Amino acid sequence: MTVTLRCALRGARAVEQASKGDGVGGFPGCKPAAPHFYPITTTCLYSETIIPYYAAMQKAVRRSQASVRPPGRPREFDMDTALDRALRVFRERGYHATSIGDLTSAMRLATGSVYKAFRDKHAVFLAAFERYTGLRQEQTRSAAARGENGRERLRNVLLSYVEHSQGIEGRRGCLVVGSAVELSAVDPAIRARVEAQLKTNEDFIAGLIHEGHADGSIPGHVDAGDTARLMICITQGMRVVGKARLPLDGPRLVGVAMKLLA
Amino acid sequence: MTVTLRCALRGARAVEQASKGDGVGGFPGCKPAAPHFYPITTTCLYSETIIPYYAAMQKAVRRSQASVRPPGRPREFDMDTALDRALRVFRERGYHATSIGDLTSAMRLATGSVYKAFRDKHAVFLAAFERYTGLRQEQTRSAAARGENGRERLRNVLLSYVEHSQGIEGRRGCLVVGSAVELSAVDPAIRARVEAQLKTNEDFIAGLIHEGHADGSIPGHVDAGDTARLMICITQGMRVVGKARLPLDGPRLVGVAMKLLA
DNA sequence: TCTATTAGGGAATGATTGTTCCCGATTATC
DNA sequence: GATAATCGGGAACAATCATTCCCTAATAGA
Repeated sequence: MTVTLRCALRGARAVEQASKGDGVGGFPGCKPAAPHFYPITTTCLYSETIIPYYAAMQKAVRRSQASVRPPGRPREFDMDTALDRALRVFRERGYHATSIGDLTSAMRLATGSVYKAFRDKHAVFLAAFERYTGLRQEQTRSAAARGENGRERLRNVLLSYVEHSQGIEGRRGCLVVGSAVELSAVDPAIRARVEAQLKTNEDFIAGLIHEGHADGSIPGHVDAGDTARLMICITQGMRVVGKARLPLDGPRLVGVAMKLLA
Repeated sequence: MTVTLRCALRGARAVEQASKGDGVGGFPGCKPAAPHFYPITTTCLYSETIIPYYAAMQKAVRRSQASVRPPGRPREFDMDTALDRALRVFRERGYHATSIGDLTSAMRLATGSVYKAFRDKHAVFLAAFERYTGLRQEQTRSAAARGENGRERLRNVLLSYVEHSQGIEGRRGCLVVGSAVELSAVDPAIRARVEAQLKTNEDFIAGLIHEGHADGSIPGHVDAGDTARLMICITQGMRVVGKARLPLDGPRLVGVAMKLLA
């Protein structure tokens, strides 16, 4: 019914706006009332007790592995697979250009099933975003792990970024960049996540520089903070350039970028 | 003989329709139920005979200044002012999130008037894009002009980029970055323009490096091509980071970036 | 003054959108 | 077997979207 819809929308919006300001922890009705319904749009932005959809999902998986299955008919599709498929569409087309129809056909689910698993399109996007950042973080850290010292680890991270910015993967685009550009101006929930992710990445790079300071591979006068921020610009910029399909020569580009550590 | 605006439009459309390829994935906003009206997205990528709407406009203005006025009621609004207003909305919200209603209220025009002046929403965007790149190019070149040698000119360009990536202007965003991220994957016309603009910027930076080579302010071993491409990544990345509202310290950031010229 | 032509403006239109509703299916528990 | 609870799937819904239509106004030329 129309009234119901309007009320639900107004409610969600109100909660979101409220949490933007005061930062109330915990969100209503997430765990106890509806264990399979994850209203992450109402997640408190600055609370440290954010339980993103995906984390809640894993928790549910753990519970089911402990032979305590939630009541009702079990979910037939694999959530991660579905999110990966949603991810692909969102990365290629962005949020607004992706319709529910695009989403359902990509996820191979019916409309009703999507709305049973997620509150709305925004929640699907948020869940996809969490999954994306999780996967990317894993990839970046494993690239860093293949390095003898701070400098080499940083070089590997930059090379990994160039590779992901190129070819099919590059054309598909980065969801963080896409969200920053398309949504951060109008969507506080997205903006907070983008900001957090950029800060995480920056801290990671700054950490590698500090490691380089310690092991002697990076001169001590190289400012970790400033250099890391510039490198974030470089990596985000590479995703933009890669999306526009300009070729990027990894070794050459990274070779030049490594001058920043001189 | 006088070529009216409408004729110019029809001509442009004919060229675009003729050069329509196999239809590399339709434009998301385009409707299949308006067969007599084709979106601009079918423009041939590499045709050099594309005459964008706005260029035709300027031609018409020039002609009218030569006291040869086109027939019919004259336009009452200033095209550049209207485009500046459209620009602002497109930069803030992106293409898909900007409705015709947003556009008409921003441009202070009625729906019919917008559609009299432009073929469709896509054409408004394209015209706004052309105006944006024109204005930005002007700003960048004037920033470069305030420099004694190649190195100083390049520093000024980078500083100008940081300034534009910050604060309100930064939050508003760059239309080139926005177009690259949101549209270049599905819209060949936009992609071609984004690519061209990035190349233009890159060539400009490479030119400044060459000037530095010549005047001795930049060592000859600094590779102009590779360094310029990395600097394009930096500038585009700054726009992404600025859109996400992370603070950017111009002098510090540029100070680090100038190491690339060592 | 009449005609041709274009601009301004807003109502009308039809397609598409995100979302809800409903029904049958599947599971656990009683 | 009955009940409760959830899922899968698709039809139905209202809102919104981009676009067209139509009428009036303004200008040039005859």
